[in-house]
Amino acid sequence: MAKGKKQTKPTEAELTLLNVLWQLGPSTVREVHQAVSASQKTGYTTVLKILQIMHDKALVIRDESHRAHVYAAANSQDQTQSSLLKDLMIKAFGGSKSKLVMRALDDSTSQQEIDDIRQLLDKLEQQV
Amino acid sequence: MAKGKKQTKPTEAELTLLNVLWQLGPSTVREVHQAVSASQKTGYTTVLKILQIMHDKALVIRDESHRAHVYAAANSQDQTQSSLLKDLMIKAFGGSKSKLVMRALDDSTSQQEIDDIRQLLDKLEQQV
DNA sequence: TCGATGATACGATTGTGTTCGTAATATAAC
DNA sequence: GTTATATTACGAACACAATCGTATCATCGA
Repeated sequence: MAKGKKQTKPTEAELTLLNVLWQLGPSTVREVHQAVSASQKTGYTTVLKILQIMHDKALVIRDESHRAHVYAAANSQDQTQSSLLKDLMIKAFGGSKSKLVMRALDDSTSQQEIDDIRQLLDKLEQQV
Repeated sequence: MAKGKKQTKPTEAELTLLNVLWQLGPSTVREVHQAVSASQKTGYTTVLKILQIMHDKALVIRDESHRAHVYAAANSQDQTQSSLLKDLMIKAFGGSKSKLVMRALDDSTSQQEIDDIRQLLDKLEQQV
């Protein structure tokens, strides 16, 4: 079934760095720090430390063959998003996916979004 | 617009207790503890302490007119679910609601769930 | 080779979440 | 009223997240 990843849930700071890595691809600490600095002030060693912790947790992989280690997300953005959604589904929606989706859609949903989702539902149905 | 609540985000333990309060309605510490004990072993004073902290944070309200204080969720389950979803949407989906919904739906969605969501979409559309 | 530069490693600090033991307090029973 | 009992209040302990200063180490250029 290809679903059995035990991914530890990234913390908030970790998720911020993952977002950078997904966008930039494999990056050095300096690159990550610069990207993060654009939106918030964070020390270089703070970014370094968090990346090291993430490496311990296997949230990122790193290439140590160069002087400046190159970090990359260990899991895809899709996988991580699914994992986080599943976690929230269990803790706040009693495990019900449709309740979660319905709550997400309950207000201020544009016609465009409605159409997009209908289309996705059609596609899902055909896959069965 | 009725949207401007600044709700602090409940922690995991807090969310567990909120789930109990939403299900049981206003309850004493003992009642909450008993409900929680059904699924996990937790000390009575632990539940008490967390409820007190939640009271400080205004996540619950309490009636102190009786010997045993009666606690109730300060916000509805719907509001809290929306708030948590919005938080995740911002942190993990770049603020895109449709990306979140589509990720939630992308695999292992049952026919029943698909039908339920279609029905909701119909209803949303009629409201326009 | 050696020093300057820039990188990583390490450790300390602070804040918050979670847990629970014990003290203090209020109520009820006798 | 006094004691037993149930409840709240308080504070300590532990774990983890987040931050950063300093120390150490590796590389490159002169």
